[in-house]
Amino acid sequence: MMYESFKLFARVLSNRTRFDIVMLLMEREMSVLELCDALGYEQSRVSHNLRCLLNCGFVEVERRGKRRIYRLNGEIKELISKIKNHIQLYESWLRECGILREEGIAKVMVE
Amino acid sequence: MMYESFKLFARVLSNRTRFDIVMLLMEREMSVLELCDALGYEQSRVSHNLRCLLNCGFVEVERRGKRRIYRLNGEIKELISKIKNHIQLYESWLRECGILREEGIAKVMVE
DNA sequence: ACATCATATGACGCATTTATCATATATAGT
DNA sequence: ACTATATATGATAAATGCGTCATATGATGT
Repeated sequence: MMYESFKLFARVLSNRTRFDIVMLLMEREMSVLELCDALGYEQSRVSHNLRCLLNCGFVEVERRGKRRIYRLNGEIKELISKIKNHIQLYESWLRECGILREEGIAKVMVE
Repeated sequence: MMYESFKLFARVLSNRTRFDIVMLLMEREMSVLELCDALGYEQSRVSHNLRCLLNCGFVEVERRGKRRIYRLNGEIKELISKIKNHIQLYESWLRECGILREEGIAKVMVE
């Protein structure tokens, strides 16, 4: 299909909370509280999105005492670091064209 | 930012209509009617989504008689063909893990 | 057994996305 | 000017996404 797999990948990462979580987990594994503190997001917000990341195979968990340590899946990590470069080029092109502005794009789809 | 640019790219392509249109335009330029016929989608559906693709810099238009011929932007075309390979690897991994099934994924986010 | 800390889950409301129907515009041919 | 063809646009409704509040679970220490 190709569409289904791209959609999964794209939808997971085109949410600010999940994107931020994944970027942090690119560096090192973290507990929920650590993520909350680092990002300044509410705990349930982080947990809900971690569940989504887990369902989609983006992360793995390990219980450690009272905590749950989340780590990025290896394949995903590799995939993201590859795509990252392309997106950076894309970003500079977007700016040249004036499509991407400082405030970002509020609504992507509305015409 | 990086998030904003990824989000734009991801949201544009994680819609079946737009994805299908873009895939066709990877091969050759086409008019609206040609796209409608090839995809079996309603005309206004295609037009709405072409407008979105245009706003986001994915496509360019040229008037030719009564028709409007749409073509994929060069940078985008290159970007997509690069990312395509990564996504194909990702797809086979998704299948191995059992995350991606035949029916696809209905709701990505719901937990 | 109880209190506390860490995390998960359910429900709800609001915002966004998207297809569809109806209608408008614009070009070409007669 | 009129008609037909090609395309664009506006409004609306249904579905989905997402954060928040409240509450539940589960482990640790006393």
